[in-house]
Amino acid sequence: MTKLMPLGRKHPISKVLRLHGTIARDLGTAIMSGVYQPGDLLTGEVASSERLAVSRTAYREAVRILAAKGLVESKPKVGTKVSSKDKWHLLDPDVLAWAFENEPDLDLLNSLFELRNIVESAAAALAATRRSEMHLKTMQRAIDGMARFTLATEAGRQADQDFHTALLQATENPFIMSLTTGVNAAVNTTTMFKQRNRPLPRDPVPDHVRVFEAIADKNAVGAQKAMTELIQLARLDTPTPKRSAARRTRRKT
Amino acid sequence: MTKLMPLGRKHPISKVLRLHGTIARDLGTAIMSGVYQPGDLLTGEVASSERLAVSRTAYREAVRILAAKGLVESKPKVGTKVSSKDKWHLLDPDVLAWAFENEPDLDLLNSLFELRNIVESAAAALAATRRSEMHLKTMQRAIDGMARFTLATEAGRQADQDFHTALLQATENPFIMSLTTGVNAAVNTTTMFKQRNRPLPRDPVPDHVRVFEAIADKNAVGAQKAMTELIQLARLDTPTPKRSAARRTRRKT
DNA sequence: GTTATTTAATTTCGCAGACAAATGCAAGGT
DNA sequence: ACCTTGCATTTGTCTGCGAAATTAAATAAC
Repeated sequence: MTKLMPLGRKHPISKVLRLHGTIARDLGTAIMSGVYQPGDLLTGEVASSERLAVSRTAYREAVRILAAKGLVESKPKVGTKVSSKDKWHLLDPDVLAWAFENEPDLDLLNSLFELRNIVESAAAALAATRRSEMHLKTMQRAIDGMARFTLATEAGRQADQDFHTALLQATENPFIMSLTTGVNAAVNTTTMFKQRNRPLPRDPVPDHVRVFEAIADKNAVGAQKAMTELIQLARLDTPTPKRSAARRTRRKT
Repeated sequence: MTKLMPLGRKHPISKVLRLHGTIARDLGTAIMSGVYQPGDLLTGEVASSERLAVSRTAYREAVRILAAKGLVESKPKVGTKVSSKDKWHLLDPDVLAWAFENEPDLDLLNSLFELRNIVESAAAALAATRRSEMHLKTMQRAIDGMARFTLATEAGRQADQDFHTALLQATENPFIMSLTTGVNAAVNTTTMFKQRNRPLPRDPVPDHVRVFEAIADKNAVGAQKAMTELIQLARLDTPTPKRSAARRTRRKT
């Protein structure tokens, strides 16, 4: 094990997309960024496919993808229209990525942080009651890795992610795992892009240790509290919240 | 307004599905119920479409839907294989429905209750700090409706749903709204089916009133506590938990 | 005049067949 | 032992056609 790891990415930034995939991504980002508004009617299949210079087949498969994520609805004779926002599968990984691809809405990003805070701190509490020795070992190893490499390196960030993954697995709740991994992926990529060359926050290792020790002690409330503080720490290096009155615009879909 | 409402369903039990939709649903339920296991290779497009007596187009669109929900992955020359469970979008409404369609896994159902408890109680706390007078009015009306009609009637259940919807809207967090509505839809339909002709739980109105009053008082911790109790109440009329040692089977995907 | 029924138009939905592109694998060359 | 090349296989894309569904208008019935 002396050989260095090839630095393989667990979450490829931009996986290879087929034609229908790129069409879906383009339409999806257009919808999430407001180019197409809920209720808007997309042009017909023939017109759209001609405009994009693709076959109707590829275009239709792209629409199937968007419909599967709740973004559009198709009906014969009426066409394909953008669904109302309450039908959108906002927590779908692709929808999240599309929503934060260009100019991430800061209010939306804060809402996502809010949910992550809720779920992951609760996850810490659950982990404190259900963790096995194996989970503890993995988390301990991850903390060691963070301390050795720091978050400035890829290996250090990987160790950070390993810690959170082990914590989630300790909850034994597949829904919490699914939710958190997807949300964290979105949060990580967006903050990655936006905050490059920004002063690193204070050393995150002590906060992780506090979470770890509470979980090891089977101290649920302590783990929850420690996790809340840890997430608050990460939240400091995010753009200024500015959750103001301008929020109340556009209430109806 | 003296005329009776036509009892229109907000959440159609089985919406009209096109051919590709039924194929996706069938394959989806087969995957979620374990007929196809992660890593399994589906038969090729030509073979599958012939076996189902459908065109390759329809089958491919169904596969696109499943891929959009993280259930399968397709690559040329290798085929379409069932993804590992950690890639599944478990919180996708369709995936949830497919997972609980036949014989709902009780452990999985309890995990879902657990997540709902976490998120919705946190939502109550947020609602207590952000609610407007309009939200309070809507919630009050819903409680009145619950008291007048009881949960034995459709109108009463609708009022119950209205209460929770208003509470979610008061959080001003679209992710929490999206998550909770989807989860509740799954929980409601499954418990609906499984618990028919079961003694109704105790009167839910007082619990709702407690949540409401805490939110009206902007008492976040009180609202969270009251909501936790309210959900525990609903959880009583679910099949016996039996979260036992048999849980640790089949750890790896 | 109002209501029910039929007809027509439009759009998605589904089918069939062909070719292109990507990928894994084996054969062969260096 | 490693690299390249060719080949077979599977998904991906294109084209054209026709069916089904749904809306809206036209028509018939009362």
